Formats: sequence, C-alpha cells, structure tokens
Amino acid sequence: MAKQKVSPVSVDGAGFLTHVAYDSVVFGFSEGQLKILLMEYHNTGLIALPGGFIRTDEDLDEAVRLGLEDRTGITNIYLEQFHTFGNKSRHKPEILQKILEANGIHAPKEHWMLQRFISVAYYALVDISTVSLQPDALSDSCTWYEINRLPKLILDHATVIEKALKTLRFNLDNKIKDSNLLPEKFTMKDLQKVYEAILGEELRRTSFQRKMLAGRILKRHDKLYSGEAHKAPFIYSFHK
Amino acid sequence: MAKQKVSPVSVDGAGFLTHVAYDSVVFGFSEGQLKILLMEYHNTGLIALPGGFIRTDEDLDEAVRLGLEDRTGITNIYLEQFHTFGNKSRHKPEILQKILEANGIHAPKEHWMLQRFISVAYYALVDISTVSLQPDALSDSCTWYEINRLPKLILDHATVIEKALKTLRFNLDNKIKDSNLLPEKFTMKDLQKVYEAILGEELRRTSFQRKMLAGRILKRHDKLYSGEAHKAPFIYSFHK
DNA sequence: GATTATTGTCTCTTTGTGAGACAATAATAA
DNA sequence: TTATTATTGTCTCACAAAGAGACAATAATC
Repeated sequence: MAKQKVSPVSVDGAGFLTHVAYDSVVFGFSEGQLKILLMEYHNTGLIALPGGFIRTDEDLDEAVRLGLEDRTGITNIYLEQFHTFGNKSRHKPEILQKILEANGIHAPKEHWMLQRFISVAYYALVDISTVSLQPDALSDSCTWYEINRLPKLILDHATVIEKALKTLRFNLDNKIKDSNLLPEKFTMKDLQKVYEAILGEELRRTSFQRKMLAGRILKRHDKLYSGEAHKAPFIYSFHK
Repeated sequence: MAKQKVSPVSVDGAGFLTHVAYDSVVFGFSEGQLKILLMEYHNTGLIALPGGFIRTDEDLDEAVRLGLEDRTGITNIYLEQFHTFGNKSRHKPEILQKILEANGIHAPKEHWMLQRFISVAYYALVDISTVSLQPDALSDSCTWYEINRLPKLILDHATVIEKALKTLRFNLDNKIKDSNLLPEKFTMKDLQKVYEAILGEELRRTSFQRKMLAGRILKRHDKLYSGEAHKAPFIYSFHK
C-alpha cells in the first residue's frame, strides 16, 4: 500500500488486483550520501515509500517499473524485488482513510483500498543527478532523505527500508554493475564513495582498487584532469 | 495458486485474501538425492507444488507454515520466502476450473479462485525420514520426486522450483544449520552428501571437512561404529 | 598379522585481502 | 625552472581461506 495516481474509485477494485500492493525503496547517491526517495501526502503530514497497486492487465514487475518511471522520469531503472510483507498487523485502514479523506474521497468501510494488503517490495538504484522529481496528485512532496536521517514513516515502511538496505549490502558486488547510482563515467574514488555510503563503513583504498580491477567489471578510459594539484585519476565505466 | 483444503466456496473470497496465494518448494533429502514434494490432483493428472491461500486473519508466514504442517506433519519446519511471482501470464483459469470440476465444484467465471493470483513462494528444508505424508481432499497423491527427474508441472511451477534451488544454493552456508535436511546426528560424510546434492557438484573431502570444522557450527560426539571395515567416523550435530 | 576402505589431519600451493610503502604525477607556489 | 602538496597507481609483506594431494590411524575382514 502506498502512493499512486488513483482516480476516484469504486468499492470493488475495478481494474486493480485487490489485496496486493507494491512499495519501492529508491536508493540514490549524491554528495557522498546514500539517500532514499520518500513521498508526503498533502494535508496529512504522513510520509511513505512510493508505491501503488497492480492493474489486472499488468505484470507485477511491469506495474512497479511503470509506476516508478512516472515519478522519477528515468527509464532503465535498476529494480529488484526483495521481499513480500504480509503480516496482518500491517493492516491499518484508518491511515488510508485519512489519506483519502484529505483528498476529498469519502470511502465506505468495504472500499477495496481500506482492506488488508500484501505488499511486494522492490528496491531501485538511481543516479540522482539524472532524475527530475514529479510528485503526483495525492502527494505534495517527493524528497530525497539521507539514509540515516529518515523521518517517521507510516506503517512498517521503516522495516521495509531496513530490509532493502540489508539485501542491497549483501548483494552489492553483484548489483553495482547494473546499478544507476553513478553517472556513465566515474573515477575509482567515486565508486569507492558509493560502496562506503551503502555499506556504512570506510574501506581501504588500495584493497578496494585491487578488488575492483580484479573483477572484469570496469573499463578504463582516459585520465581526468580535474584542475586539482595532484595526480589525475583514470576514468572508468562499467563493461556492458 | 495451488493445493489446499478448500470447502465449497462462495464467489467472493469470504475468509480468504483474494488475488493472493502461496506456493512452497519443500526440499527433502534421502538416498543421496535431493528431492521435492509434489501433489497430484485426482482425476486430472495435474501435478503441482503444495500451496494454498491466506486467510484474512492470518499472517502470510503463518498461513504458509500452518498449511505446510497440515501436509507434512512436522513442526519447526525451516521455511523461507524467496520470491513473489506476479506475471499476468500465470493466470490460467481453465486449469483451476479443471481441478474444481474434477472435485464436483462448478464455479462460475467470477469465482475468486478463477481470478488472477500473485503467488508468494517459500522453500522448506525437511528431513524426509521424520515426515508422514498426508494428501488432502483435493489431491490423491503427495510424493517425493528427485530434483532432476521432475514430471511436467502446472503453470510456472518449474520456474518456481528453479528459483528456489538457486536461492538455496546461494545461501546454503547460512541455511544448512537451521535446516531439517538431516537427522539430529550425522557424520561428516552425510553432511557432505547433502551439500553435493544441493549444489549439484562434487566437493573435495578434505577442504569440506576443514571448512565445516572452521565454522563453529558443529558439535562433535562419539565415534560411529557402523560395522564396516575401516576407520570409524565421528558423529556430529549442529550447535543450537 | 596382513589387507582394505575410509577417516582425520598435515603440508604445499594458490588466491584474496588487510596494511602499509613508495614512486608517479598535476597543479600551485617560490 | 624548481620545490611543494595532495592524490593516485602499483608494489610488497603478512595472513587467512580454499584447492589439491600425502599419509598415518583405524575398524572390520581375510
């Protein structure tokens, strides 16, 4: 359950799969910090992960990809499903009700959006600098938050983020190549900064460099003359 | 979508979360072979993973655990969610219809069991020797199949199994301790056989032994005098 | 007491990584 | 032009983990 364009809806889930929703944890990186994209519902002060519902004629992956592209504006997002949350304690219809009310929608108790949801959670890795944020009708803001300065979130969204980060850390070596966390070209230091932000710890420069070069992930390009008073670093990109 | 006790049901999903199901890939080990538990629906010849639906008052994990305990008879199963399958191409109402018909249930087109499902998949690791199989009303058999001799399965269940095995292989070192694949006490060779069956490759005996002893997973007990003409192996159990 | 199959442990090698040394720059200051 | 400074690319040494094989120590049989 979360944020998506929803036209005034009928009591049954016409067009949507009832009892199923998705949430997405969008990781971005800028200023040496790992960040997460969060939405705020207007007139409520409630903050949540971007998410939505699945149309009856959409694949699950497709629904998540499209919903997210609507918001971030980028195509070719790296997206990965990591867990499905299905505790009955997640069901808090009063919160949904509050959001709907704030938007002038008076839904009866039986309304499908007020019923219990199983939520399939995905994480995404995007290059913040290439994204233009566009909040939708239900939300009044759409903001990057530093991973260690998150606001209070609705439902179990804090838990969802925690699990997303755990999964990302565990799989980082395999995922970094397909991630969109860095621009096309970057230095070894840039790459190391991303690793450090995600892992939440500092890494040895030399070991890191050796490890990265050992894998056949990186393609080396010209040097980058940044104008600073020291040796110029090589530029790299990921092999396709 | 799959096999579970289902009383003749109303058109809406009264008591169940519509559009949501679970499937479980139950791994077992015997005779040096990794096996999987499959169900056959009577009068149809259709073979499927054991699965079922989630009641509106059950946690997702709870529903899977209880459903599986019904079938295998063991408590304390090791269970882990690994993926949620949500392609729209999974929706094949004619198969469900066939199963219902074979059980004398004539469901109208709008029946909730004939609608599209998102299926949350779990895998379980059980010790075959401690399990007593009890097929339910809808199925006429409930059988262990060797992992590399699987029959034709309904829907995308072959894909589900493949992904389960991949996940299990990737996480084996972390999961083996909590698994129920072996009896309480076992030899190093027994343990190696399990690894080999799961990974699908042979392992070096000495390296394997060293690695297992290096981790603090195993407790060593007396020797096992099997009556065979060679040195007696130690017996081990997992530390709790 | 010799034979046979298997087990527990040891050594040698290779690979990966932590930790640090050091020469090679690219701009700036003298 | 030369020295200074910060940073980068690479090298060495130490150590841990894993592949590969050697070998002595059994438990039953011949």
